[in-house]
Amino acid sequence: MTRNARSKPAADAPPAEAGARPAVSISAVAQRAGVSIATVSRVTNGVANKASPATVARVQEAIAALGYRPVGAGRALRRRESRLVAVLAANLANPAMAAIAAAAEVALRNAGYVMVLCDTHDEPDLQDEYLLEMRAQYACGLVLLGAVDSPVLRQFNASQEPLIFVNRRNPVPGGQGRYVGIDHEQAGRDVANWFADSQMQSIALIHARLASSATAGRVQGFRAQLATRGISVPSARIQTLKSADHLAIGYTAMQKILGARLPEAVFCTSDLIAYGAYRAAAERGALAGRDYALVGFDDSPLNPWIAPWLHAVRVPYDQYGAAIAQVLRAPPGAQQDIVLSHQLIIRSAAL
Amino acid sequence: MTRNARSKPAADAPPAEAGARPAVSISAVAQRAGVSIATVSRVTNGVANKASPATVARVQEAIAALGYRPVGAGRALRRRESRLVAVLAANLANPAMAAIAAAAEVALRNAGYVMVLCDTHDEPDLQDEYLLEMRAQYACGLVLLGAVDSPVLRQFNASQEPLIFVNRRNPVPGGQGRYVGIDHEQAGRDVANWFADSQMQSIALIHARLASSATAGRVQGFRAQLATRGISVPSARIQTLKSADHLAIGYTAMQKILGARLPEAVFCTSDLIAYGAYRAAAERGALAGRDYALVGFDDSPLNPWIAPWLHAVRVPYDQYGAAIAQVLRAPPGAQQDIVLSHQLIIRSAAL
DNA sequence: AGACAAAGGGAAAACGTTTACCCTGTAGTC
DNA sequence: GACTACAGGGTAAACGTTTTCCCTTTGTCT
Repeated sequence: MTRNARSKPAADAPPAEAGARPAVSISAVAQRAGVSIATVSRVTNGVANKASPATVARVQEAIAALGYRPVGAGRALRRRESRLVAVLAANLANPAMAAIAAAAEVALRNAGYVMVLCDTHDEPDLQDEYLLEMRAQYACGLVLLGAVDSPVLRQFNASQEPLIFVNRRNPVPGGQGRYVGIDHEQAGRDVANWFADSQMQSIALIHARLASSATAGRVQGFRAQLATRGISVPSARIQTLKSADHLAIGYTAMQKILGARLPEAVFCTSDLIAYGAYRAAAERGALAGRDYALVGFDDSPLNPWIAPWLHAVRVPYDQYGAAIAQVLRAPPGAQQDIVLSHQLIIRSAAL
Repeated sequence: MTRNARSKPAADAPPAEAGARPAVSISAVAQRAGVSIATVSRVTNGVANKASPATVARVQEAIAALGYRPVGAGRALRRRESRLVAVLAANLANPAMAAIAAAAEVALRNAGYVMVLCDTHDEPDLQDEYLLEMRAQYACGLVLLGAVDSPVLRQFNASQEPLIFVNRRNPVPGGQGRYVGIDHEQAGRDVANWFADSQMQSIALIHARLASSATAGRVQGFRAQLATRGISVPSARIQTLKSADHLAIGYTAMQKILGARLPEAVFCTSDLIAYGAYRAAAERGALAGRDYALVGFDDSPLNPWIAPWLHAVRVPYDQYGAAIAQVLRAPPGAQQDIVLSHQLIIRSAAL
């Protein structure tokens, strides 16, 4: 059962019915094909052993001729489940998240779903509003691309809603939930190892709220590995701010860091933070890549073009989409996590 | 009638019904409040003169206690119109488009709609697929953020679908359609005037497919005004490529331009093109802001941070959302265009 | 007092699907 | 020859809303 196969949008579009939104429904198709609506439904859903080849052909001819496409609301009402998959992104202004969302959209569409994209701005209230609204829309999947702890999320957690956590694990303390993302801790270790291998001694770290499991993992892996390699990051150099605007976080934190001596290397837990840090340093004449090494996280697709001075842990955006679709289709019970592999991109940084 | 008022998501969430997705429906509310489902419906929809204050209070108490929220499918089916607004974006990888989409999402949500975001990748086939699918979902609005000519779009044009064109006008030859966006031609003229005022003589222009009315307007305004000011842009310096990837367009075109002498100024019809051009020039040692002036279009929110060498026409992302919502609510007949004001941002460009 | 309007609210019919159930043949099996 | 089995397909009942009719009660105007 292929979930209502693709079949190009009928290039031979219905030339008739030119005006007034005809809204051709299943009964019109049934009438034209000389069958009952049940049969039409079975054909569109690919139910086996319920229609002779001849009947199927007649129905499909009628569908094509009339340009019929099942109305989502009818199906959703009856099935108590729509084809809508809600993707709640924490911050669409982040190009990396937008890239993941775009990839998810493609994969979901190919799997027969329709993606609804929402921006929670990392706010619990908004996330709650969307969770409730999307359940009311009979969404068949709730994808949280950077979830934050919130009352309704806890409630949904308890009531077995189809939640999928992307990039950040379930922020609810005892929460389970299926996960798609990378190994943030390992990524942090990778950065630490590169610093150590490159003989860098004075190192700074800038990160946002540790409430996010992604940030926490990166930071923890980074610091632990650095300690293992005998390098300590003075706590004064660990900057963190509450603000949700990563650009501002990076900018402000870097200004403070520059109050002391310029470090040899700075690790920022997101590209946006790194952009902000870059700017703060540049304004004081210190250029990333020339005067110090700057490492970001996500590796926005724009980096090679406008930020070649930025090293970064690349998350595989393009793989997220397929992974999300795969988890979505897995049976509800299957505790299926998908851990994708990241890569530390070191740029030769000639401006 | 306020389209189902906001009302925070019931912080005092229902502690009962912990498991198994209760899916509280209108009849449960009616039962608890001791009224008919008709009355509940009228209360949720704010129908006047149909319920006494006491009844309204009882119903609202029941709604809050049960955490009721009307199921979208039921409403959509009956009304033959859902609260879904489809936004078909041409390219989400473009941060400016993502920013507009994000702004639209906020505004639409505040207006009581739910946004469905799709990425058409500027492909007619995909756009058609989405148009059909979204009509099947009873979308109450089809927002085309960068539309392209396509068979189904023509058909929808003829059948009075609720189309709104954003940024690019209706690409169908005789098409009407409501428009939200800036005056691209004027923006082109503004850039030309700035070049002329700054005494720049050798000028290059890089743009993508002229099929897009936005690009066409920018180019036309730019060239016409330049001609008026007595400056000609040698045709060898007008580069254009078919590719959909603006970054690659900019990169390749700039390489060709650099085959001759470096111009004093380069105008790119999108920021992404400018990024590509920047890179090509940088690889040959020519820095924007220092060795030549580079002007982009859109002014991505990231520019101040990582591309301070880029001048750009800023489109007012934040205003798009409200404008789209406004047009959406206007009566179908109203031929209401909203032209937002742009601004040419000149950066002092100290790297 | 009678007519009439309006407020308050219920019953029931849609809306377009999917699917459980039933019915009819026909072929195969003992 | 009677039976089972199954392919093929129709009927009708949901699903959760909104909205059109209704009906009652109350108040106001003549």
